[in-house]
Amino acid sequence: MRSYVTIRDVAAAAGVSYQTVSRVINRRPDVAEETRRRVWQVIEELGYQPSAIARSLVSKRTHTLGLITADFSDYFFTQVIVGAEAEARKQGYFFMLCSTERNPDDEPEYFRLLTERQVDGILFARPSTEEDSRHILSLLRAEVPLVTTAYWLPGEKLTVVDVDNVDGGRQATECLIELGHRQIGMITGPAGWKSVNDRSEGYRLALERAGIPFDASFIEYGDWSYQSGYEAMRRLLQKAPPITALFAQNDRMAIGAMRALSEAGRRIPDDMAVIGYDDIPAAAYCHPSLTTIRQPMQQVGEIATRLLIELINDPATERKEVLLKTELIRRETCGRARQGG
Amino acid sequence: MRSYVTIRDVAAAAGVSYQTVSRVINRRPDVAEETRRRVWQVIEELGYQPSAIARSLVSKRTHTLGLITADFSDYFFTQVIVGAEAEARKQGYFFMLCSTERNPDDEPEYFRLLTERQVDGILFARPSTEEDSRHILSLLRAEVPLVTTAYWLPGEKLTVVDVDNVDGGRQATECLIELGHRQIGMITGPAGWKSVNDRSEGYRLALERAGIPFDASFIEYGDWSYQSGYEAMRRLLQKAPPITALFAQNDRMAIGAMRALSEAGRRIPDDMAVIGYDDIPAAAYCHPSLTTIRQPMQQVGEIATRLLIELINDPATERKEVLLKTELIRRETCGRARQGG
DNA sequence: GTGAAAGCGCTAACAT
DNA sequence: ATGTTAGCGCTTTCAC
Repeated sequence: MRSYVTIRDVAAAAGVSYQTVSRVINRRPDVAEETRRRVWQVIEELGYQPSAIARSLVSKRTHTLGLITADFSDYFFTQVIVGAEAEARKQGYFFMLCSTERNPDDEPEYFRLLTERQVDGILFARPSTEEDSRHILSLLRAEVPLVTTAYWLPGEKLTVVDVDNVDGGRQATECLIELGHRQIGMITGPAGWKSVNDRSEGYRLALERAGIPFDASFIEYGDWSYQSGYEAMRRLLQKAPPITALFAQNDRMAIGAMRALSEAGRRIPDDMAVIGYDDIPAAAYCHPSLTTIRQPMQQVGEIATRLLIELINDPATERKEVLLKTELIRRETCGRARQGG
Repeated sequence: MRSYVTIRDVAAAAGVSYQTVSRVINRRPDVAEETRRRVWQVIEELGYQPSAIARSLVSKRTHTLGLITADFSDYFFTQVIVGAEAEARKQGYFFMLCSTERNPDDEPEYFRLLTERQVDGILFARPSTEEDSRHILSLLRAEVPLVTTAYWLPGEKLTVVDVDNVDGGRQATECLIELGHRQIGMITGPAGWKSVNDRSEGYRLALERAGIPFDASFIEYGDWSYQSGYEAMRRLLQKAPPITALFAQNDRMAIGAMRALSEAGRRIPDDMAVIGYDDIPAAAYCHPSLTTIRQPMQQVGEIATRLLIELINDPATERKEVLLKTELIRRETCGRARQGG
């Protein structure tokens, strides 16, 4: 046990009542200059630190936020956390870390533990799939201030910050179309994810605009991992008619796919143009370097945290949805335009 | 504001004193079965949640730990955090996240904020450099239970969990030596890091054992980034005598170096064998796949957290240093053995 | 087995 | 300008 010194010890040593010490540390104006000086000096000497716990008990504010995250190996969410943490710090908040990496069914239990700890709000920084809404509904009912990133709940009005994945998917696909490709394969993420649906929707939109017929056989599924991109590409390679370009819905799968291509003796970008999604650091340094769609991930975390604190300060704030734009990063896997298609 | 229902409300509704409710929720044995049943039922009905804050005020325990981390983009520390979080959860603890990514000088301020919040202990999950010890010393003096991962403080006795980097460096270098190489280049991390010193020491040891003279011109520095590995390799390529193998002290620099090699028209592993360090997920999927030294990072976080909680429960526990072993992962960048050297 | 009393460290009226 | 009185929600003696 440490920090034995309390507000009363300071008061005694300074020869004032402990309420006066409270006034001093809370920077109230109604304290004599001389007293204030003496109290601060005693605080220094004794190394007094106010107890945030005792404060919270009376103020009903902990200045602590819960951070629910599922996937620490995912670059997107790691970066969201970095941005969120920075913004929280700026505003005097801390995050309590809750990773549900192992088992999403733990979530209700985490919610309970977090609300018991009186967190002022919760940031839900994990992707939504189709079947997991039931967990979060209990939080909504408990009226805990809540903001999500990349997490959507059909039919519920909640504040969510995300990236415009429809537009991102469109950008990626149009980049390939502009290079002259018409047989464009796609490796998607797992079924049920909103980001997957959106990116796929963008793909479809781009094809439609270019008057290219949609061919379901050009599409394979992965689970975001390198390995799954590798395997999906091998399946795509066996199909006819052959594709000449690939849109992988994240960079890891794109890089896995490139490995399959290189093993199959296909040259990139000459035999196959490739575009990924995320702009992970490795994208610029794989060989050839990967063209991709960059997402402003830290900004997602930052804005989400800002909105969460807004919501805490005024629970009546209108729920809103913020969509950030993506950016096309051109690198070697999309070479110069081809003649014909 | 939520959770209006307190222990007194439960007591009133159950027709008992609030102390009895306290006994029930703390699972004390001295409550009549009938009372216990009734109280639990009321708790359910009212949706009562005990306030961890109020509890902490009297128990002097928050079951909360501080987590100081510097670099979220570093795979090593990300994985340490995953392991640490899992172990904390298992033992009923939460981590408060503190990233000092932007500015290490913020650390003293974080320490203050964390101790004000009465964290039970602090896990210092960031690498040590040579000049930053002053920050942590104040914590040691304050007798806050403290465990570090990969953070060493010369002359101070503290509990630290780390990887045996001397042995890892030796393993990496010996792998290259066994393939017949004698001109072995090295790209190290930034000067002043203990892990860099240790891996370099392992390199020297391996050369010495094999009777290969040490040549300082074979060594270049990087800052762990892809880009720095790329640039360091370009510098190495201009030197004479030429090296035939490379040990990069992390995978990102190794992959950056591979890019420089491929631009220079060198084939891997035929013209240059390459070995990295970390076994990041990309290592298996870059082309050619990267031989590397795997570190049990999650285990580092897990053990560190376990030791921290031990220290909290018994502050008199002997400080100890735990060193985990690395593992050589053979892949394509170290091809078959060469004839001669 | 259960209730009463005290107190954890602090803030916030209310006095003076 | 400063001290007094309550009370935040809980745990912990100590009676009964």
